[in-house]
Parts: sequence; structure tokens; C-alpha cells
Amino acid sequence: MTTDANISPTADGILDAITRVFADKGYDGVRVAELAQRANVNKATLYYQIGDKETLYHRVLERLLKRAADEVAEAVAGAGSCEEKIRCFISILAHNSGNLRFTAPIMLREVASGGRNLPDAALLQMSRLLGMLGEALDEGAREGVLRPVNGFLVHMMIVGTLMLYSSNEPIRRRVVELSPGLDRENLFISREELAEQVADLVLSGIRL
Amino acid sequence: MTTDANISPTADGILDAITRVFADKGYDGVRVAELAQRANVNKATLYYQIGDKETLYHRVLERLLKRAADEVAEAVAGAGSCEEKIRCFISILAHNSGNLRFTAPIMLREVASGGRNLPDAALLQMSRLLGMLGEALDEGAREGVLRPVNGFLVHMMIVGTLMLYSSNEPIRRRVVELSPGLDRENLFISREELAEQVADLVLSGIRL
Amino acid sequence: MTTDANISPTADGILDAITRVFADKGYDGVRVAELAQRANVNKATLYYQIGDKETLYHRVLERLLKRAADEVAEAVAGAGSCEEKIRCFISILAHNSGNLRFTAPIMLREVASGGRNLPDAALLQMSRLLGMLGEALDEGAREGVLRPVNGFLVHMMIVGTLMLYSSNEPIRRRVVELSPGLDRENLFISREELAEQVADLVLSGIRL
Amino acid sequence: MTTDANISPTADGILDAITRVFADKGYDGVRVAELAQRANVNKATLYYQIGDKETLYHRVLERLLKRAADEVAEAVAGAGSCEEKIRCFISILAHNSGNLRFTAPIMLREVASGGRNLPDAALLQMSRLLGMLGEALDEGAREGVLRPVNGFLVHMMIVGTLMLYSSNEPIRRRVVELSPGLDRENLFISREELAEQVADLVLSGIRL
DNA sequence: TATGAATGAGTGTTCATTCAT
DNA sequence: GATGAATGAACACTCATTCAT
Repeated sequence: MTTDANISPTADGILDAITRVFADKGYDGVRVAELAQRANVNKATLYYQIGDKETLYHRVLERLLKRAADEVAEAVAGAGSCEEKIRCFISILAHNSGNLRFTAPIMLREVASGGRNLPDAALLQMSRLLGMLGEALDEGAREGVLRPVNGFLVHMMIVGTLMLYSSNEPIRRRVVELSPGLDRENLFISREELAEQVADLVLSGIRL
Repeated sequence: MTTDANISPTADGILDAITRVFADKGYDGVRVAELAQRANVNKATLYYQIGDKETLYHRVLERLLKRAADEVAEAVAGAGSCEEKIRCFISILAHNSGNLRFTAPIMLREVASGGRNLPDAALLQMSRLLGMLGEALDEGAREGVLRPVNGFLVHMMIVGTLMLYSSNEPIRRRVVELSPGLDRENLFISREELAEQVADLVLSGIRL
Repeated sequence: MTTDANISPTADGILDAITRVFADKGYDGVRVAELAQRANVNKATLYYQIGDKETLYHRVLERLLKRAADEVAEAVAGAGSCEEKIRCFISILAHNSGNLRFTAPIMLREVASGGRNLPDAALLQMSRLLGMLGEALDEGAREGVLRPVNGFLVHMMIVGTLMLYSSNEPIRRRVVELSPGLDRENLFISREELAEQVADLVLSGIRL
Repeated sequence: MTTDANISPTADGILDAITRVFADKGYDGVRVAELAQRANVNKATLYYQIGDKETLYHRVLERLLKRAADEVAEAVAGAGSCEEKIRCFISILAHNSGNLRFTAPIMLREVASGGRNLPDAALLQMSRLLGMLGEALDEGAREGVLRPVNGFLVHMMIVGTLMLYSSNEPIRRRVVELSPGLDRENLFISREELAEQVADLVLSGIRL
């Protein structure tokens, strides 16, 4: 499940272990020493097995985005109507084998930094995702069930909402502490509810 | 426009200058030497006038969020219907005296890091914004013109879309280079169009 | 009592205030900012009134040693026998208007550093003290009541014992905590007892 | 002779090299860069092998005091009468493999600073020394050859005289230059003479 | 006379990286 | 394949000092 082609088991284990570190602290906030510690290897082993800090980060990013795109592609392929495809798209991204927890913070930081550390391989996977959503939207427009909309903006909306919600849980907690008047039910919903509500809002917004 | 109360002109100029540096590189990616250089002062002056790196960052964040919340509050106060209020909310955030350029990347990184460097003062301004949107939505629900929805999620959706779009321009450019087939018109729209399209999508999604 | 000739009251107050700081932390351990704070003046005032850090230190040292030598000289002049003179010498140094508390640590550090920051003016006062003891010892030898001894070594012995004892109180406390078996009575004696016991030991050692 | 248990040769060489630097300039007066230079290693190696500046200092201090106490203990164990033991005590401290040159200034500064940087491990060695002298004095008192005296004060007297004399050579030189009338013979004596004269003075002072 | 503001030159410490073994 | 040891280059931060007012 975690083994990529042409990668030693050691390298694969390392990438698994360091993914969460990069997700938690970001490229600049992470120390190579910490990556080594969390991967239970020597710092030099990181270099021997994979490469320098930037390479480590690139490998992590590529794995993450490839998996997300692959899973969405598989799910969307099995969906019927264009609405179903869009729901699939949202739902898989929201769950994504639990990887949204890592993908979201990493991608949020990449966006914030203008994609400075985003390798082309990762960009390609993002394009794949964008393409899948675009096709579903086009299909709906052709069938006359959806309004013709800016597909890229809808993509932003879906991905932005999911990533923001997925990552800002600690902030939500503090907001609740600071403003006890807020109703907690809306602030803390499950991934399933999240996917459903986002899909409802988006589909209501684009249905004819 | 840039002068805060109780802050020396030097300190104020420093904060103006370093805001864009923190926005571009994030807390961990910024070097204090660079902050000083961009503010045209000596490193030691930064400490004398304001404080250490963390304090500098906090002041920047607080100013940014306070201005955004203030401007939205003023605009929303002058709006009539609840729909108008929501449009105002979106429009001001999208423009926000040009500050979205700075606020977006900083907040995206903060979300990604669980708000580790988010001072309460900044959180409070975020709550203010959340509250303003919530009131408009409640009003619409009471008047029977809007569906009752999860206000927090709508907030995520608006803010997420705006921040993502505002910040990912460099990535969009690379996507276009990589996949020349995409129609550029949808990918590169003005702030005005952005505000309008987001408002349309969101309002279509929540209207009864 | 604290006013030196040709020194403004401000400068004099500054020197009084900073003496204890230099005594507590030593030249290298002291920050000019702390000197200013303890003297209740601005850092720049220190420079205006007295001079740079080294000058401040020199003035403190000179005042301290001059007072000690003056007081001993006065007391010894009023003493009768050579034994009485030596007792006076020891007693005044042990008390020295309470200044041993400051003189001892400063001089211990100076000795440790080879007198790197010891101005000639201070050295001269030390010579005065050495001379007074030497005369008393010579007188005793001439009178046939004291053995002829190395006066310099006796000086070392007296001054070393007094300064060490005066300064190592905090260490004594820790020693007692660490080795509860020690009898505290010998470790914590008054200045009067100290002067008397040192005088007894030294005089027993040099009497014929 | 310099190798401590459980310490790498590199670390041991570093400690040897930096001992004299700390002795010459004191904790606050020393720059880590200078420690590295004198130890012929990179600054970072200091941290890798031993630790920060304070830790370096502690290790130096502990080694120094442990050696002094060990050597005194061995010598005293081989001595016969209590007088001989006291002479041994003084003589070994005065020579102490040449380490008095380092121990004296470091301890003088520690005393001056209230032992602020004195680790318990060092304090323990000081207690050992104090205990050895105390036993010899008690033995002499029991045998009726020595007066009952404040052992701690005698300890101060011996140690103070030796440390002061050992460290103030540069000051003595300047005193001689300033007051050419002094007889140099008393001011500049060998370590052997020093030990003997101090022992004579002290023993004369405490003999019955 | 006194000081708030400013700064060049460090200060201790940490970093990502390399390399001999 | 794996690592303990070593380090050049930075890093955030502080210092003694100056100067305009």
C-alpha cells in the first residue's frame, strides 16, 4: 500500500514517516534531524537513501498528490451521472484514505508560497484533478443539468473549503474557547458530513 | 491609513515594509536580516522598536486582520438586504485595499500550522468576520430568502476560495504552461470578476 | 560620605549604585543597560557623566580601594603596639564600612584576571596597604616581639582569608546543604569573630 | 593523565585545551569562538562533543577539582603525623601537577560570583578537601599537638593564600614597577618556598 | 544636563550537509 | 547499507556606543 515502484523499503518507510512531519511544520519549519529521528534512521541515511531536504520534500509531495489523483480517478470512473461524479470527487478528496490530513497543510503552504517547492510532477497531478472536475462540469452543461460555470473557480471552491476545514481544527477549537456563544455543532462535523454539505452547497450553486 | 494608535512612525513603517516579506516567505522562511533590509533599518532597530521575530509577526498579523474586519464591518453596515451584505462581505474581502495579497498567504500558512503563531488578538478579528457573515445568513433565513445552512462552512467556502485564488496565481501560470489546452480566460480573472462569481456561486447555493 | 572631590552628585550617585552591580557580576558579566537601570539614569547619561564601561569600572575600583586604604591608615595611626596595629589592619579590612562586600569580589576577579582592568590608581592604594602592614611587621621584628617573616605573604594570608570568607557565603550555604554533617558554627561567624580569629591565627603564627 | 572515563579523546582534548582559556579570561570573558580555536576544532564540534558554553565550563571545573582532591587524598593518605598531613595538603595544592595555575583563577572568580556557575559535582570535591584538612586538624587536637581551631577558617587561610599568590603574579610585577623600593625577594618565591612558608606560618599559628 | 533612537560588530547556538569508516 | 563525527555558513538576538535633540 505504501510501496512505490523502484523505491527501497527503507526509503518507502522514511517517506511514510516524514510525511507527517512536513505536514505539521512545513518545509522551512522542519529540521533534517527531526526527519531522521521520526524515521528512526541516522541523518546520513536520509541522504544515502533519498537525498537532501528538498528532495525529501518533493518525494513526499509527489506521493501524496499522485495517490489523491489516482483515488479520485478510480472513483469518478465508477460514477454515473455528472452530479454523482462531482459528489465522488468531493467525497474522495474529503476522505482520501485519510491523507487530506497531510495533503491539505502541505498544499496550503505551497499555495501561500507561490508553489516555490512544487515539482512539476506534483503540478501534473493537480492538473489531472482539475481536468476530472472540468469534464464532469462540461458533461453536466452539455446535458443541460448544470449551469455553465468557471470550472477552475468551482475547483478552488471545493478544494479550498475542504483543505481549510481539514486543517483549521485547532483554530476552530480556540475560536470556540474565545467565543463560547458559537454553536459547536456547525463547527465540528465529521468528514462524511463535510463532504455531503460541501457537495450540496456546490451543486445547489451550479444546478440549472 | 497605515498609522496605528500608539505606534511610532518608525515602527509603523517597519510593519508596513515587513508585511509583504512575511506574506511572501512565511514565518520560518523569513530571515530577520531580510526584514531589516526591506524596512531600511538596522536589525537592532527592529528589536528596539518592536521586538523579536515572533512579536514582529504577531503585530503584522494583528494589523492585517484588524483592517480586514474593520473594512468589512463598515461596508456591511451600509448594506441593505442580507444578500447585499453577503456580496459586500465577499467583495470587500476580495479587494480589502489590496491587503488580501498579504493576508491570504499568511492565513493559509497559519491554518496549515494549526494557528501555532496566531495571537488571540488576530483570532478575535476572525471571529468578528465570522459573526458578520453569520448574522447576514441568519437574517436571510428569518426573512425566508435563504436556506438555513452551516454558516461556518459557508464562511470557509468564501474565505477559502478567495484566499486560494488570490495566492495561487504563480501556480496557475505554471499549470497553464504545462497544459496549454486549458482556457486561460477562466484561470485569470480580475478581482471584481472573482468577487462577483464567488458571490453568484455562493448565493445560488444558499438561496431558497 | 559618598561624595568624592570634583565629581557631580549625579556621577557620585551613579558610582554608588553601580558598585554593587560590578561586585555581583564582574566587569564582563555586567551590561551597561543594567548599570543605567540600577543607577536610575539613561544609558547615555552614564557616558555623559562618567564615560564608557571601562571608565565606570575604574572609578568604582579606585573609590573602593582608596576608602579601604584611608580607613586602615586612620585606624592604624591611632594604634599603639605593632600587634595592635596588625589587629587594626585586619579588623578594619574585615569591616571597612561594609565595603568588603564589594571590594572582595571585585578584587578576587581582578587577581584572577591578572589585574587586567586594575588602574594604577588602584594599585597605588594596594601598595599603601601593603606598606602599612609591612611597617607594623618590621616594627615588631625590630622590637623583638615578632619573627621576621615574608611580609608580602602575610599580607596575602590576611587579605586572602578575609576576601575569600567574605565572598563565599553562598557557596558555604550550598556546602552545608550538600554535607549536612558539618558543624555550622564554624562556617557562619560574624565579621567581628572573623577579624578576631584571623588576627589570632596570624599573630600566633608570627609571634616569637 | 588527561583521559577521563567515558569521554572521547576528542572531548578530552577539547577540555584540556579550553581549561587555560577559561582560567585566563573567566566564563563571561571567554568567547566560544576562542575556545574552538584554541582546541583546534570547529565551534559546532564543541557543541557536538560536549555541549554549550556553560556545559563546557562545568566539565572543566569538575575535572580540575576532582584531580586536585584526588591528588591531595593520595598524598595525605601516605603521610604520617597530622603535621605532615597538613604540610602535604598545602604542598600538593601549591603544586597540584601545575593545575593551581588554572584552578586558582577559576575558583577565585567562582567565589566572587557566589558560585553561580559552580556545579554540585565541583562542590563535592571542595567538600572532600575541606574534610581531609578537618580530619588532620581534629587528629592533631586529639593528640594534643594542635590547638582546637576553626578548621574552616584554616582552610580559607591556606587556600586563599595559595590561590591569591598563585594568581597575582602579574599584579606583583606591576606593584614592583610602581614602588621600586620593595624587596623583590619576598614578592617572587618559588612554589616550593611558597608551600613551605605557608605551612610554617599556618602550623606556627595552630601549634600548641 | 539628559535621553530616545539608532546601529555596527559581535554572541552563543543551530543548521543542512559531507565523509571516513 | 548505514552512521558517528565533523563543519562552514547561517541564524536570531544582544552589546557597547553614539548622536540629534
